[in-house]
Amino acid sequence: MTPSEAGTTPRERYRAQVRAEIKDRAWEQIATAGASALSLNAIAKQMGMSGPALYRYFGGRDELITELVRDAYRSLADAVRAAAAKDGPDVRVLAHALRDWALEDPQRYFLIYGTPVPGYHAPDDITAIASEIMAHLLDACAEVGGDAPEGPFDTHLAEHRDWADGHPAPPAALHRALTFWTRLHGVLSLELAGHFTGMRFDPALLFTAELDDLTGRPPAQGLC
Amino acid sequence: MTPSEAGTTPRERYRAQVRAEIKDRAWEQIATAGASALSLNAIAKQMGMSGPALYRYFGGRDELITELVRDAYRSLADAVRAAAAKDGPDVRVLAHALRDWALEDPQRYFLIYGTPVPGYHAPDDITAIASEIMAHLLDACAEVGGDAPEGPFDTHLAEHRDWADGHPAPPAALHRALTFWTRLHGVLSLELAGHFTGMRFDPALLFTAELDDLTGRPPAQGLC
DNA sequence: TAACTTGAGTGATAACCTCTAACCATGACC
DNA sequence: GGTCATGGTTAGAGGTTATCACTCAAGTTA
Repeated sequence: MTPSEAGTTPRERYRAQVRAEIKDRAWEQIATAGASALSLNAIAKQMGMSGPALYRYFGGRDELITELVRDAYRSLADAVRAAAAKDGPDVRVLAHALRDWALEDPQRYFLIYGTPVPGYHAPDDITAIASEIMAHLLDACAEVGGDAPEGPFDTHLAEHRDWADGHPAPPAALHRALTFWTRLHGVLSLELAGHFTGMRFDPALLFTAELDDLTGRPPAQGLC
Repeated sequence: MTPSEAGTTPRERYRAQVRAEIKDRAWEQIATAGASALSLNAIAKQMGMSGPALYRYFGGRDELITELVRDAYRSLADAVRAAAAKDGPDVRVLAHALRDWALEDPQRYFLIYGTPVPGYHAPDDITAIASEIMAHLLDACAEVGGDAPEGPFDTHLAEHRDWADGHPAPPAALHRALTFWTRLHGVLSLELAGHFTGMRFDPALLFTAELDDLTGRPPAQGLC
């Protein structure tokens, strides 16, 4: 009875609602058993309907997973955008936004940055969202101007900056964005994968140590 | 007719040979289609025998995969040990040994460092091999003595060094080993997962740039 | 040499999975 | 009221892991 969004027929609303519920159940399954254990049959059974009914809503398992990947990217882009809007385009707030988002649902993180399935290639709209995230990161990295060491990779980046998509950041900022990405992903993915559980140290401290290094504190002008 | 190893009955030799062939086929499948697409049935069909015969050699799919993970760890440990024995326990030769080994079979790398399956816990002998790899890394990181910035994470590591397993490296070396691991894994895993293919830059240059940073060249006393 | 024991491989079977095909009921629209 | 798209069903093809009972050959022992 709630009119909610005008211009949508009740059929469309019902359809959207069922699609959303399917995706919710899929997320539950992924969070508990991983993406490879996702079962359309189990989802249908959970929802009280049997098997092939789901094919009215998704072309198949692959299409559902692609949709989930898209939602994951969108969710990450939202988190990054919100953090940048709230606390400014700072590299530290972006890093903590990323870490919080990753810890919130590790399997969702791995759905984006985990082991790739060899044949798969992401559709264009997904790479578009990814480049929006990268744009926010470039904004933050362009903020911190500072010294540009200008290594060989920076000169290489000066000629291979298509991925920056016209962003006016200097090559050193591009380099900084890439190392930001790879380093935080390195510690985050190993932590989420449980490779640190045996060792007893606190992964959060390693993360902030890497972040401190990234923002230029300890390695160059640290308190040594 | 070849006597090969004395003390082994022909039955045992045959069994070992079939087990090896099963694992070879499994590696082929994993390399081309990923670990999730591994099919015992397909392997059996390829070997000319039908289905349940493989259960004489492996308890099941999980046990076979665990064996492959073990072999992957052993292969990486061999590569690292060989590199350290040949060119000394240097951090750069270890890094390149790791990268070469990873590029040789990306899916093998992901079998170790990729998306984890939530319930799974590695058996003890596997973690033992992992800690042997870590020992080689600690040797290399203890070599480069140098300045110890002594950040908060280093003081934390001074009290949480059980994972070093009695290695006499100072906390700064432990820290260096961890960042070595996480940073190289960060750039390597993103490269192998294909996240750099859209952007045109050369991942090898990013890798060596990270390595240069790790060994202390550009960030502190670079050519800036 | 003959009998026995062990182990490899088989087909049948159960329980899952994805996905297609055919069919039926219900609600919207003319 | 008739037409028709839409969502649901069951049946079935073809795939998977995994277990079971069984056969048969090889190795071992008396």
